[in-house]
Amino acid sequence: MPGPRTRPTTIQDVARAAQVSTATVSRVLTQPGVVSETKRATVLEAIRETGYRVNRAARTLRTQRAGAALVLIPNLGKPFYSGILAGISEGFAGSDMAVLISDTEVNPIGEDTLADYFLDGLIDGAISLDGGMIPEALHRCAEAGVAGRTVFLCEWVDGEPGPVIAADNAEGARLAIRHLHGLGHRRIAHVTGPEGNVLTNSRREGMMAERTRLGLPARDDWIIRGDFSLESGREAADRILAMPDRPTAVFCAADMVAFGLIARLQAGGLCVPHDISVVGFDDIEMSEHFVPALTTIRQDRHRLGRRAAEILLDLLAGGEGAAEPLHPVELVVRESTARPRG
Amino acid sequence: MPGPRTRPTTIQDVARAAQVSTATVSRVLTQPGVVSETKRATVLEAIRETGYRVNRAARTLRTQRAGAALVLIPNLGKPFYSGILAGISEGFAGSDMAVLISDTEVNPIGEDTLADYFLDGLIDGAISLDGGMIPEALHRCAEAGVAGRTVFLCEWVDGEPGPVIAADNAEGARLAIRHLHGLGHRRIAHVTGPEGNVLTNSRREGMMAERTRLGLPARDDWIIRGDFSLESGREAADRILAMPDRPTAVFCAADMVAFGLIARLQAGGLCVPHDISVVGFDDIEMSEHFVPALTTIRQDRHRLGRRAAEILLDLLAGGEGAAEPLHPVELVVRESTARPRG
DNA sequence: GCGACGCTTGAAATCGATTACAATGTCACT
DNA sequence: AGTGACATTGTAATCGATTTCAAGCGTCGC
Repeated sequence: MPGPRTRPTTIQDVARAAQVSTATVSRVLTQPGVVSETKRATVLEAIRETGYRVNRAARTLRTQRAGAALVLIPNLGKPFYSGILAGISEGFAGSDMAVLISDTEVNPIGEDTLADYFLDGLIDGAISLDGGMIPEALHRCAEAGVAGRTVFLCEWVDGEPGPVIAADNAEGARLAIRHLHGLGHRRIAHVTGPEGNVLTNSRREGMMAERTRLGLPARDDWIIRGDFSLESGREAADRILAMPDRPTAVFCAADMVAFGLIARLQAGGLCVPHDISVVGFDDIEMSEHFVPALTTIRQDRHRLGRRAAEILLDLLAGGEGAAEPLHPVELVVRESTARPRG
Repeated sequence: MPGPRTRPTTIQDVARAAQVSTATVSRVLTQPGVVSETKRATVLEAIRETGYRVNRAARTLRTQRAGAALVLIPNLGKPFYSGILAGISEGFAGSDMAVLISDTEVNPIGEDTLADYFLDGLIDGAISLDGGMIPEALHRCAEAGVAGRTVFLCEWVDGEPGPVIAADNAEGARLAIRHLHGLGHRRIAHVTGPEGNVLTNSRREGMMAERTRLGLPARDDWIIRGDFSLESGREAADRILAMPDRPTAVFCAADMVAFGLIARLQAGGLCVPHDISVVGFDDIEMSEHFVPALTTIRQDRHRLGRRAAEILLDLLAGGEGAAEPLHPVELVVRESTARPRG
């Protein structure tokens, strides 16, 4: 059972201990420069002595700043997001921003959800990794007078304004195709992400563009619809195994898809990479440890996260919100790709 | 840049619109029963009309209740935690509790960290999934008068009081051994978790107990130290491959370990389950999709999470904090175990 | 020697809700 | 009619910080 909660020390207690007014204590905390050297020392000592901590609610109420940001994540369980969150935390370090995390699969964003967070005074800004967010949620924010306090990270909502921090997905796809082409592959299949997803689109388009540029044959049944999941990789493998003339390489829109695909292909008697090469996308932690280790496209998730936090801080400080260039991606060659047989 | 923030509507605005005092509006919100039918309707209408939302900071300041709980998670990237978080969210649904999540790998818990959250007035309670938390963090909470507001989930800190919600890890280990024994295995190895971890201990002890009970041979080099990671599974596989007389089955303290182990065993020429059987622990999402699908011990993560939230709520409401029995676990038989060869 | 100026400091108002207390009205019962 | 119990409502204090405003004081220029 909760203990008898002793009254925490307030700014009043500190003021009494330091023999100054509460105003002076507050100034030491928020604008140390205006307080005289000696008083400042006294106050800091009193703070240490009393173990005083600023009450966030009181500060928030008075300043009308929540000192917190919301991060919207489609599915916390996906290993992809851990590095991003670490980067976000780092980006906020030094500011007094707390980070709230909400899983939009567990708690879907309704029309009002996001705006309500703002109106409740819970947050000053948001970082959304959910491109599937309904536009109405953003429109409500605009109505509430809190437009332009949300930055998008990795994913984004087509047609909505606001800063976007994302990797160069199309370039990643081009790199993947170019790598396979360089190894000698000509018959290259692609397992897409879920229909309508912005990442699905940029990766598919990048892949199409490069395939065309290199003059590679394109066949409709080599574009297999997936949804970033392991399961969809297995289904794609079944489709490929059933093909009379199989592709010699597959570019998957996500690493998890590649895992499912490889496992099933091997169960079906094909050896990766000797019979068929596979490239993933994201370079999640497991990709390095998978057998065979996965050739994939890496995005610097940590840096993306940090940048998003920095841009949000800048925005909240009244900054311009200058357009952020697409972040570079990198091809990581491991063991799941090789020259085609024969 | 942030738009010009229009002043949000306050309780005053509602009171004016409904021609009542702010006290009445507040009562409609917090104790509807005491307000007359007609006034209540008027006020609710006014609230709807004005789009009023309670300001959390003001409420928190006045009531001295933060209306939020902190969840401490060792590593958000581990897929194990998604189901737990969903359960926690569900357990808090209906209360007005917000959930803060902190990754203790990204933001390690120092002596003061947890107590500071309380003292800052940010949270009313905490759920910790981190058994590696230093005891000092809890002692500081006690000093701050906020002892007994933290419940442990899945993991716990040995010797510290407070409710623990956990699966019956020892029973899970016993089930695993019994299953292997039932298939005919006698030579069973175990890959442990990190030294000192409470889960490592209960799983190892359960396994030892059952091995003894069944009169199975015990050899020291069949207990291989791991750390719940994929990589440690691969290392364990190397050790096993190098043994002159190998075990015919391996019980891993975590599914991820089993994945690494299986991949490397197969790379080393052994077939799972025909040459060697493998059992995991946790039943994370991928286990079902892995090839071969993993035989493992399932804990109902969703339910564990929900229960933790419920118990915390009860505790904060002044409840007893009655000891929670260990939650049952379940053996899920899939394709990674079979009768031993020969 | 006097007023202006800058630097520190404190008193008190303020943020938006909740709630103790008092006031009022209603009703039943003697 | 008078009284007490009860239900409903409003007034105003309160939570703990920040910030406006004004005052005190020393210094400088003339």
